[in-house]
Amino acid sequence: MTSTQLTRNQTLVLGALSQSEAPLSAYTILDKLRGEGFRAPLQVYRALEKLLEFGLVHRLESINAFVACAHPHQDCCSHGLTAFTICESCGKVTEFHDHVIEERLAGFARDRNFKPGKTTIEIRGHCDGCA
Amino acid sequence: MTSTQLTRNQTLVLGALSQSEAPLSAYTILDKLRGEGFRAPLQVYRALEKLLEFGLVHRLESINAFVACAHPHQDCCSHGLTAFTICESCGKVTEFHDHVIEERLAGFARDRNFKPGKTTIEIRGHCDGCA
DNA sequence: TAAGTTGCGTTATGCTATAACGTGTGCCAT
DNA sequence: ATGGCACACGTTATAGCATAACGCAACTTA
Ligand SMILES: [Zn+2]
Ligand SMILES: [Zn+2]
Ligand SMILES: [Zn+2]
Ligand SMILES: [Zn+2]
Repeated sequence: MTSTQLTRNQTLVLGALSQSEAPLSAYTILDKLRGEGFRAPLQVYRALEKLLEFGLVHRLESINAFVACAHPHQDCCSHGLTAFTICESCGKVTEFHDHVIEERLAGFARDRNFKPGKTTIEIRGHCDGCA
Repeated sequence: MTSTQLTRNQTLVLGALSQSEAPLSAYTILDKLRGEGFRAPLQVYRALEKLLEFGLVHRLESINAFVACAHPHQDCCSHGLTAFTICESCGKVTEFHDHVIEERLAGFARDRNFKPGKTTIEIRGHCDGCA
């Protein structure tokens, strides 16, 4: 695991995500960081781009939002598939890995000569507390 | 299976999607249907909303686009989870069902008292022909 | 020094989606 | 038939998400 030194903007964006209970949209992050001098969406998007690259942040495709990775320093699974549950009431996100699903999807792709890139698995619903 | 009579707008939107090789964004559909009198995004979005409801169309969350269902009249799996491969070169979409994955995800949700709603599984990559 | 790389800031623009309002039509219970 | 309702539709405006294009500054490498 290579520990990368984050820039100021990256640190601020990651901080905003880490402190939040729920996923944040880029524009919400922008608003939270206006006090720190942020003025434009690109400052957020550029930081997010790097943080995603470093594996410190995940993008939730189904809700156009971002979360800090729940276990950024864990090597196991760090390059594998990540799945999420997303509570539509409180925004709580749970991140998990499943090798059975991973292998099942890989097998399907192999069978069709499909070369898989990034895979999205997101379950929207309601968490225990919000049932 | 209840066969619903589609409105003119719904028929046009479904037609545009059915004829297309690749998924279409709402605005692309709009442009394709200007000749038929479409003027505004809402005409497309309202039709899509119903078509999604009828199970005739799927939304691909990871690319903000829509496809006609590959097997709209098939009862098996019609209420279950649908997964997609999406070719990032040619846009080809393949739709499939997998009960093992479905059960695996359901199990995970059960374990955490998470009540699952809509689930997204999308693999972006490159298809056989575009490898 | 010169060239390349990276991050940053700014302005402008484009793409995606919905709010809010009003119209018209068919249906049906009164 | 007439009032009320549900539903599709049309239009305008607005909200929300994301990137293009320019230029500057700092640092690295040759
Ligand atoms: Zn993670
Ligand atoms: Zn919740
Ligand atoms: Zn389908
Ligand atoms: Zn392809």
